[in-house]
Amino acid sequence: MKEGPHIALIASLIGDPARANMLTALIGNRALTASELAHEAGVTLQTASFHLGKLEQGSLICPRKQGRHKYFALAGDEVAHALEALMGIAANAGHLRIRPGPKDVALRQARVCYNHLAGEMATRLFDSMISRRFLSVEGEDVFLTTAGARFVRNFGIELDALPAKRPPLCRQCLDWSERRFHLGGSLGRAILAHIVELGWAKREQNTRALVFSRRGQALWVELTAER
Amino acid sequence: MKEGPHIALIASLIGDPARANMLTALIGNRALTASELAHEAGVTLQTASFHLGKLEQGSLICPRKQGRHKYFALAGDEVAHALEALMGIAANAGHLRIRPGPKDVALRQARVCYNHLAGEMATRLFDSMISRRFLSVEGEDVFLTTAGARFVRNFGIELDALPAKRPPLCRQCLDWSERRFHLGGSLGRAILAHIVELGWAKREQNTRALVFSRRGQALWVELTAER
DNA sequence: TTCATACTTCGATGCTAGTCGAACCATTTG
DNA sequence: CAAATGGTTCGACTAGCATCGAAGTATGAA
Repeated sequence: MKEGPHIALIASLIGDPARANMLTALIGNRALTASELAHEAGVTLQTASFHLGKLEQGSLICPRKQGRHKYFALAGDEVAHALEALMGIAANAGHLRIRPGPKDVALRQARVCYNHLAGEMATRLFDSMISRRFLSVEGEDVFLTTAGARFVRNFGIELDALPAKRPPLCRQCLDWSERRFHLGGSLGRAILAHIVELGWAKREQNTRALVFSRRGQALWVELTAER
Repeated sequence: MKEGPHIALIASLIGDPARANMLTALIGNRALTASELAHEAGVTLQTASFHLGKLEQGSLICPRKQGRHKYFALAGDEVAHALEALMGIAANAGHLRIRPGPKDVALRQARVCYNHLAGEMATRLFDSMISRRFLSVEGEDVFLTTAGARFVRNFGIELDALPAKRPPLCRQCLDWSERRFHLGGSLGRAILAHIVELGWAKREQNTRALVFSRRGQALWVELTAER
């Protein structure tokens, strides 16, 4: 490939269908094996291995070896963010203007973005916490207020157990389906884990969609009401 | 190209060096002719025409004819946003960790992001307006407060002359060099135009860098101080 | 009107990148 | 230990894409 701006290299890595499918499969903060990714991409293992090498070379993914299994995960949430931005172009260009089907409705409602909750369910949490002064926004920085800390403790999150250093406790993350923000950071991650632990929602095998149970959704809606 | 997720198509369009150079040239919200873009890309006019057709087909750019001249601009700020997100990957992967030279310092300080100011100068404005309660953030929505309206009027922006409908008056836009937000929307656009009109800064011909004069910078720093 | 300039389209060319079979290495299991 | 499984590397092949010369269309200027 001819010399060009660095974004050309990154974009060309994403621009191959097999690799794009792999990256998409990894958005939900899953670490998948090379074999699983080969299956996601619909290519042979050797082709997948070749592609994974390129993605790793380009710093889009990170490998982790466990015995004979080798797991790959996105290198960071900048990658997830860029993938979502690319999806945003599709959305804005009208390619996704017509809602394709139930599965995409599910993605719009709740899905995993890297390691935290995204979609309508997520943005309503963020909005609710802003309006109830549980979160305070200053520029990019998002802080948990004292009232907010009480709120999440009541929800069942052990704040003291969260990583004290990077990633930040709270972080705004742009939600492409809602065009608004949802909560990232270690708190966002903990909330997603807690929702799953409570059985309010569960993850499906081959998708980023997070499926709330009827009861779980009711409880979540109540929790995130803007009172 | 094999069928793949839509982001593969979009990314593959960006992933060609010639096209990436064109898109980069257009980030500064310039509308450039096909000849100018051919020059930016370092290809012949016929090759450029071919590429521009593909970018237009993919809804990344919009053409506008003026006599025998045909101008192309980015299709919208989602495109600029995605391009900046791709730059963010490069930055995060350490490819730009070592500051290459004065020009990139200039880009970090002040540059044009589509149609509004970005870089350090821009994020300090956003932060300042947040902390001085000139801007109010609720989720993704950013509102100009009464005090904020007074502030920008004092600065010389005719608020009533701004477009009443889309784009929104205020909009948060992620700044890749600063990893924080700067102000987009029609107000952001107006502010950039006003800075240039006042002579505080000027745009260079072949770059997104916005060069503040010494006086302009001092005035800007004072305006955006967080008092 | 003619000439110059901006841009588009077509066809041919060459290079690159993705693909898979084969062979190999690493780890686990029976 | 051998067999099975997960993964890597190499080589050959081919499809596809970017490129430019040539020819054509559209617009502006003299």
